[in-house]
Amino acid sequence: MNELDVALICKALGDANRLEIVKMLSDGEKCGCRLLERFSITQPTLSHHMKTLVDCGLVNDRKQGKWHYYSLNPEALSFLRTFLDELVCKEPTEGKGGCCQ
Amino acid sequence: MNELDVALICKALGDANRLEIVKMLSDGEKCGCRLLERFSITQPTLSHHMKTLVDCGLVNDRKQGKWHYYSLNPEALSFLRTFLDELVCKEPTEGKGGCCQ
DNA sequence: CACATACATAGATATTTGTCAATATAAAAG
DNA sequence: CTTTTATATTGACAAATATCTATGTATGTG
Repeated sequence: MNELDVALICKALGDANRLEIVKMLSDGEKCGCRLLERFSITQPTLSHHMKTLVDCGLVNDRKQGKWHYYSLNPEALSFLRTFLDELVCKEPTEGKGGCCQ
Repeated sequence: MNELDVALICKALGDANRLEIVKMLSDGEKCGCRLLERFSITQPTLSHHMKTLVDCGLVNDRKQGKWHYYSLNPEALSFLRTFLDELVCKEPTEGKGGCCQ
């Protein structure tokens, strides 16, 4: 896995289908064919989305036989969570008197 | 503010410039002109990005005089954080024997 | 009022993205 | 070896997106 990147991960989560895939994976590891059943997209489209999710590090891909088992990568989730935690507004500067005071 | 939507928020965070804007706002409320100084984009482009960030609920917009003061919306951040927490893999089903067992 | 500053809107454009159909690859089954 | 199943790749295309220039609007200033 490459280095985790907040923007890439968020971009991956910014698609309704991929978000749904991630939700399904939160219930446990699943293979592609099973994921495909739940969507009204074609197999190549799912394959494309899975590549996006794997490439950004959000999803792990375990190959066994002819199946690919996908699962969430906890490291990526905690990485994103840490980023959010760091976003807490430390000291809001109430700019009441002028520009950016 | 409309209802918070994970995909919309993530899509907003999935752009390098907007992510940088959000990081800047984590340091406290700032006006548009100040944000603009830090980027090599034009003012209309910044305006467009701010609209994206405000529309998804991630950023608040407080108008005072001719300035717009932008700040992070803590509710949106905790909303996203809650979503991430719910993604914790509850019971990984090790599918060692076949498809999705 | 005329001008400057901060921001928004409109229109254009190049790039990215989500999607599909067609095809290829890989592995298991018969 | 042939067929089936699971997944990937390729090429095409429409829609969305990021960006710009030009212009409009709103607010404050001289």
